[in-house]
Amino acid sequence: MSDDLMTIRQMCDTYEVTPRTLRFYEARELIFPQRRGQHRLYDRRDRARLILILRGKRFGFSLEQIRQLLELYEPGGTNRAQIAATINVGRDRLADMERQYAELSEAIADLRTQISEAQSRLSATPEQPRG
Amino acid sequence: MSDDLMTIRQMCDTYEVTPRTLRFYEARELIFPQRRGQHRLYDRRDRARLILILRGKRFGFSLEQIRQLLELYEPGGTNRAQIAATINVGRDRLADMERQYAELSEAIADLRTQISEAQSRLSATPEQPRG
DNA sequence: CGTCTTGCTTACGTTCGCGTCAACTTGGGG
DNA sequence: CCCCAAGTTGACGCGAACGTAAGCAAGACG
Repeated sequence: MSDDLMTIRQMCDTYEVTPRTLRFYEARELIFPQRRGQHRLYDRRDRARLILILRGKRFGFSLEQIRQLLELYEPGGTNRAQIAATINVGRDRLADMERQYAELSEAIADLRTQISEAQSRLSATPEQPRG
Repeated sequence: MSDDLMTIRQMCDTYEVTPRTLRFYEARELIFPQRRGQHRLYDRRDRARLILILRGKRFGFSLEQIRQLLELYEPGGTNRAQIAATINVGRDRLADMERQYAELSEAIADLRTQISEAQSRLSATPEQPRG
């Protein structure tokens, strides 16, 4: 590898996001790339955060929720109250995800049933005669 | 129960949606309440669909995706091509959900780890002396 | 009769997560 | 030196999924 640092373009190609998106996340304080002069440079920490951001999005969390969660993944505050608050945020998200997990399991079973029933209907449906 | 039919208000109270939302879903052709004069009346079919809509939303599907999926749950078209197309839509959604399921499982494990690590940090952090 | 409630339609406003565009700077090549 | 490409900021735009507000109709009630 050339270096541990990536340009915005390399980031975009690697993670399939646009420059606009990366700058947007930065404006929302989700990532903090360094600056070499004007240009942004993303290190491993930034990349790890980005991966978590993209994952969080897939689960339907807002950027704000994700921002709060990210604090868990990086020991930011050092005082008890702050750590405790972060843990609580994490617990809430965890509960959300566990609920989603259970519900998803049901929905998948459901959908499978519907699909196989539809397949039965398909088998039972005569082909169109050409005319 | 009074009847099998519910007014818009009863629907809203039961499913925690607003009238605006129900009319919006109708405009997008996701539900088709009958009309008694001007008023909408929702039967069990409508309610079943609404439940599926709300569930789909929780998984991050768009209303359009949900609309297509709903066809699976109600044998609409009777010709092979249409049934087959509906099945394919269902398969795609199913694949989405299965991926989401797997990823969610990982993310939950991950988050649990982070939370317990944060708890360790909390235990290791001395209490603030009052001053 | 008036008025209250419930619901209807139409239309415009709002939030989130970016896209798009304009205008500027900066660094490297020819 | 000039130009181009890449990057930056700032402002405005947009689609999805509703919220909100205005104005009207129609039945219930005293």
